[in-house]
Amino acid sequence: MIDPRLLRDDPDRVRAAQAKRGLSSDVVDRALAADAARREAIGLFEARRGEQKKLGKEIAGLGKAQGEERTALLARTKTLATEVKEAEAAQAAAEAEWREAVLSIPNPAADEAPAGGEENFVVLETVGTRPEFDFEPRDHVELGRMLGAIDIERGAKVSGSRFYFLTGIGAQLEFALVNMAMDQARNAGFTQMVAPSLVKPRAMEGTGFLGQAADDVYRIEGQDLYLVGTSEVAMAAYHSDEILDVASLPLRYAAFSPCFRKEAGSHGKDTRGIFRVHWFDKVEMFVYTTLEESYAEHQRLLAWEKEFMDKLELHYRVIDVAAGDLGTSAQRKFDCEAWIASQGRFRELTSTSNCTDFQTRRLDTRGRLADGSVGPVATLNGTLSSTNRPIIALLETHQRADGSVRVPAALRPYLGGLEVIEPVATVA
RNA sequence: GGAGGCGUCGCCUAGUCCGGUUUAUGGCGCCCGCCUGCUAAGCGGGUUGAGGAUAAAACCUCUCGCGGGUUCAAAUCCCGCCGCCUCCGCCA
Repeated sequence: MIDPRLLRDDPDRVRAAQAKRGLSSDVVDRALAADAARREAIGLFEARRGEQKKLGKEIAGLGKAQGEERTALLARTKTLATEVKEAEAAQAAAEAEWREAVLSIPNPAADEAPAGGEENFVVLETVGTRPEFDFEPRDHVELGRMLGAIDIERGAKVSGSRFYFLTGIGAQLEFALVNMAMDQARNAGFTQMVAPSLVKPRAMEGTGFLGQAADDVYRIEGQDLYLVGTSEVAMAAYHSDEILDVASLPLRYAAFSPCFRKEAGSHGKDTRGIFRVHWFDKVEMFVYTTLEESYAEHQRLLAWEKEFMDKLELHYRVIDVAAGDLGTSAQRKFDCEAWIASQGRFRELTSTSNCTDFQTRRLDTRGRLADGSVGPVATLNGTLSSTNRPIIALLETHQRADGSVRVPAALRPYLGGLEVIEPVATVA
């Protein structure tokens, strides 16, 4: 939810922000009208209620004994009570409409974010050099089969398309990536977490995933629960309804959870391999901090993501995502895209967003300032490592002519010192 | 799944049976001030959150787990839900 005060004080700025995302400002006008109606309804209710309280006190002052004065007062308050009830209902309706209107406005994009849609990103930097092969490179599907690491056929047999089994060294690779990510996070001062991947509607709505993105979310039949697409959902709701001591900020969490995505809008896209799947595991960084610090923290999250990419010895670039391609709750987003040899292009491996106070307003997380007052806090998230895409990038980048794959030095301790993944003799 | 108990403004707690001058009691903690070589003690005051109104205040409304209901009036009575604890059953 955007700051209602900003909406009231500077609606033109909110309209401009909508335009930058390529959205109409109709929702802004609707929210403004709803705000005016809401305030009027509140005024009406409070006037009635105040009168009712005053009369109630008079009745109480007269004591239990019956009397003409008391009877007259009772008659008056009786009709007043109906009016109070009506005014209260009107207020509740006005508040609900206002809330819905405000909730439908996405977080205004940062001034620095590039304008435009998906194709209008800006490349901030490119790291490393493009891997060159003096043989015909294989893609991760073939490598995964040769190494006994990925079983896509049986994934489809058991669960359907976009599912897979990680087998043998593939399973080891997942745990190695997770452990390396968790160790890095712990050394950077993060609290390690294992987060639930089923959440209530409040958490889903609060993180902005029930709006335009609702089609991509799995819901549990017959229960009020959703499967998360990222542990960001659980972590944003972790401190909901709480007031955090600002002195304790930043609160940095590294959360592991399975992630589930319907991929509803991407039929036919990335159908080969395990690039775009319905389920994967992920270590996600999630930070609560002050609004003022959030911009610097965003850069730190990006730096930690780059550190992880560097350890995997990947060729990648960092992009500044354009306003129209930001999620509902993000004010600015950076993606790290790794070079995928078989596709001949850079593909997203990690993504970090500054959600400012958009999620905390929805989930009612606030901060206690040093002077004792209460103010908004910001949330940020960033992928440290998922478990499917880094495996793809690793296999394809470090493959050799015989199908073996060199293990980057930083990852070796997590694979028992293994330096090269060799093809298995027979593939089951 | 069954039975019982509990949920009050940071923490603890009074109030709930028997509805009303309740702007929710008191203690701890915390903040400000007084006193004091310093600290402690003592004394005085403040201390839930949200919203409305205002230039800013004074002020007003809501908030006793959540949501309904009864009533002129609900922390208090009634119904539903949620959470926590204890015991039992069942299954890892």
